[in-house]
Amino acid sequence: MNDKEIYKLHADFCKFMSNPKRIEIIFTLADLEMCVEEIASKMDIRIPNVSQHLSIMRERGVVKTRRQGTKIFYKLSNPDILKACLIMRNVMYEQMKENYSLIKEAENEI
Amino acid sequence: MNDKEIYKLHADFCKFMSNPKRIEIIFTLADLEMCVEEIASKMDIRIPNVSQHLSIMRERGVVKTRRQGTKIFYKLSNPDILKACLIMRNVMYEQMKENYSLIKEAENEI
DNA sequence: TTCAAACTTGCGAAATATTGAAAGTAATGT
DNA sequence: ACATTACTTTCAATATTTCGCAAGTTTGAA
Repeated sequence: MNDKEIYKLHADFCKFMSNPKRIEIIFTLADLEMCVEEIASKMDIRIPNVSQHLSIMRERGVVKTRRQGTKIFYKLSNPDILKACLIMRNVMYEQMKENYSLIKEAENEI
Repeated sequence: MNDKEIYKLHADFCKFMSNPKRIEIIFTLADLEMCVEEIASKMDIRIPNVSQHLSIMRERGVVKTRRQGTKIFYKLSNPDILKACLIMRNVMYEQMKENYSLIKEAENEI
């Protein structure tokens, strides 16, 4: 596997993590198991839309399902994905802080 | 700031990190300062294209510039962004390993 | 002032992602 | 068997991203 392929895989992984609804699903399922209707209602979006995102997440192996009657319960297949989200969120906060101080610096240079 | 807004910010940040060329630029600039032409030639892509990506990264405050004559040198404004990339890459590897073992499990259940 | 070098920007085309509505499927109850 | 509930899938419209080319800008040198 060459460098470019790794950058591509890396980018695809980030791309998967770069949708606000999928991120919300990850935080919503943090330590619970929920059925599709519950997730949709909690997030206040249409059921097919949640289902579409869940399907992408299932493909990635990020969520697992369990059928019970007509309902299908979803949960995170690995709590590390939530950790990854939290890490990214912190990096974002740090970046925002950093930018804020750069702006302040720039202002003081006037 | 409500939850949805945070998920949106979080997603935008990931979106920014989810382009193979921008990731390659981050790794390329790891501990160096390089001008646009050098980056383009190292990555083997067109100059306007690098410039477009660098411009996005500049907006984000991820890279800093220094002009020297007609050349403009770029460097990471904060080494933490490289750390963030490495963390994400590791999460991706873990995820891939996890998926691999899930597939193996599924195969053994036949 | 005119030219060249090194970047950046504007713009249009092509590829991707996202969503809603409608149709399809699977399990269960009558 | 038929209807209902709970999802999933398909499809088409819309939005967003990415990239190449051409044109524009900035700096320095002749």
